[in-house]
Amino acid sequence: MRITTWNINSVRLRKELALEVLKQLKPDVLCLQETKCPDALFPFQAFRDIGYKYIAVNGMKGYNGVALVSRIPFESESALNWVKRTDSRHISAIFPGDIEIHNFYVPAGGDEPDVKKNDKFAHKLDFINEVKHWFSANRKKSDRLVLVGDLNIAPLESDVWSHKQLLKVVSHTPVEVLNITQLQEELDWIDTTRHVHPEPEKLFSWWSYRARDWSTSDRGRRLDHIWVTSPLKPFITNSSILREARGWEKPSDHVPVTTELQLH
DNA sequence: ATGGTGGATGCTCCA
Repeated sequence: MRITTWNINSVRLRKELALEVLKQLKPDVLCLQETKCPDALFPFQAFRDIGYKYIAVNGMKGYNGVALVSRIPFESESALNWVKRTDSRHISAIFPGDIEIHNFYVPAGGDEPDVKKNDKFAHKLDFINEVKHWFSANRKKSDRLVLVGDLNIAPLESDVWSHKQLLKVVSHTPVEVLNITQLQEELDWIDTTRHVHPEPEKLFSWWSYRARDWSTSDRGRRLDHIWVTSPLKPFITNSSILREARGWEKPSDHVPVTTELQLH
């Protein structure tokens, strides 16, 4: 089973690029974030036409939005709300083999990493805390779970271009790293990308639009993740980041991240 | 210290 996660930054604007991602990477399931598209306007047919017939969406007007685009059927589709908001940041479903995939778009958190001055930062930390408690109360380590998405946190030193220079930059502050690590430890999640490409190799999945030359300066961060619970760990055979997608015409600022589980 | 770009929306918010 091949799973790809991608923050597409508008599924309508980048529909053709999404089709290109599917043709190149051939995932069984593509998990999208920031679709920025109300459900009624989602480009279902374009995906169905190339064999991705099973689609679940949780979108809204203007912001956020997540989707599951699948070649294989799934059941028990669910979209949960967090921190008392209805803002299209989660969708999940159960796939053959009793594998439950959860697709998240974690709040970015604004610019100021101080919960007293910045409500968005408080919301980000509260969101992750609530997700942690939800998994703790509703799932167990022995379940076959996959958690993917734009987590908007680069947890490791080699997940950012400069650990030192990003310590006070939202996405890499110690309090966020602690928060996401606690979520990870709750069910002993395995970071599949790092399982295949351990530290200290630098890995990035996002480069700012504001750089003069994103590739030369290479000031990236690894914000997009694919985690699995331990029953799935023996099946991890490959993981990759499609860096070249950042250089495409009209790119997203994120690139697709893929993990392959050889389930026989 | 600052501003840089891009998307959706509609005279601005969010990343």
